[in-house]
Amino acid sequence: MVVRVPAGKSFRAEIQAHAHTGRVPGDWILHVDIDQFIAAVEVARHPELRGRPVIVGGAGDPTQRGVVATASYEAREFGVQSGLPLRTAAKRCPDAVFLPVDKPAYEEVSERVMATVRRFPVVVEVLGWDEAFVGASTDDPEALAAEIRRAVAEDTGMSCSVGIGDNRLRAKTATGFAKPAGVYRLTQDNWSKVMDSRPTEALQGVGHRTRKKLAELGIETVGELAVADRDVLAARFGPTMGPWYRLLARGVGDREVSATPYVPRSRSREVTFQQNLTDPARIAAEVADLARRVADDVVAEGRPAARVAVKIRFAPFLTQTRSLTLEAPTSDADVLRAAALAVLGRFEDSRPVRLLGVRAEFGCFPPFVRNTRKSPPTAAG
DNA sequence: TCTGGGGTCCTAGGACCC
DNA sequence: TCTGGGGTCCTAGGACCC
Repeated sequence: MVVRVPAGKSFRAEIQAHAHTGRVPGDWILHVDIDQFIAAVEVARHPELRGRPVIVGGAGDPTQRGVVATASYEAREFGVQSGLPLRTAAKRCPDAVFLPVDKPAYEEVSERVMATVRRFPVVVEVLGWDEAFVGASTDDPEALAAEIRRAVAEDTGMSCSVGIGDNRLRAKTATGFAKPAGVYRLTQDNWSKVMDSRPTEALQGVGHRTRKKLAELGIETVGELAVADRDVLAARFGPTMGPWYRLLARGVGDREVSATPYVPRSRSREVTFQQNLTDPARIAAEVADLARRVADDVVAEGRPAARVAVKIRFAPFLTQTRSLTLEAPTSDADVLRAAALAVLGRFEDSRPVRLLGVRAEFGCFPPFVRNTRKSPPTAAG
């Protein structure tokens, strides 16, 4: 296998020169995703749990409010998946082992995995605890994927799957077909054959709300979306999102992979209470506390916040947000707390409160800072 | 099914200004 | 006086992702 080192820290495939194929021969994007990451970390440090249904989420107590963060494949057999309420998970899989979320443990393993991937002559863009895009120049992407899988397993004990694509969307979509513990390649050549008959929700960026709206237009499958009327889509979803969905269905996506450190747009803290709150003084105290924690995060970020928002989820599940732009950006905890309390005062509802949240948004960004983490629908049509 | 926590981006209406 | 059009900022909400 030959892997050529891409120049610089950013891997940018030049589409212009190869408009017909959409990619440069030898340039590939890999999407590396750790299998059932959180559950895998827990099993690694509790080997006696291997082979048992393991469900990690919330405080690890299925009688409390909370949802599943990750379920092991054994638990998934019972219909337990991420996002499912813990109570429901316990009903579906009463024999499961429930564990609390242990962020520091996952961060530690994640960093070791990413360090292993970075040892290859590639550009690595980390997307979260358990996934990364890899930009590489190689004539044998399957061999590179196999070597990455082997190295990660050897160094960390984690199993991962690798999607290979000619852009980010196809690489990431391919990972779904690679799981578990496999490799899959998705390019312009096989995209239609693989995707056209699938429901629109199979596309990254189309959730169940958008699937329903598309279905109302008579569009059920990826193939139908790919040839849907651009004007109809624009009228229903707006001038940006409408045409973008059509491009998604055709497998069009960004090809840039950047190792530039991610620059956050905002920092937030929120908490769901086990019992709904009704006492205004208690609610204010909780908002003040969240604001203090957010202020700590803002200080750690080293950039002032320009905007403060408060989120309230009223019982049973009605969410509202209020926000304000500060007179001047600041990292001052007292100013941020006062702003959060002022925003809190603008809510008029007096229903019981199930969740409170405070968010600080950073202001402008230097022109050279561009997050590629989530590709915005800017691709020209 | 009775729905966490931490993020991102898009849309749309109104304010405000020229 | 009964009423244009464009640009930008602010705000609230929607949708999606891990």
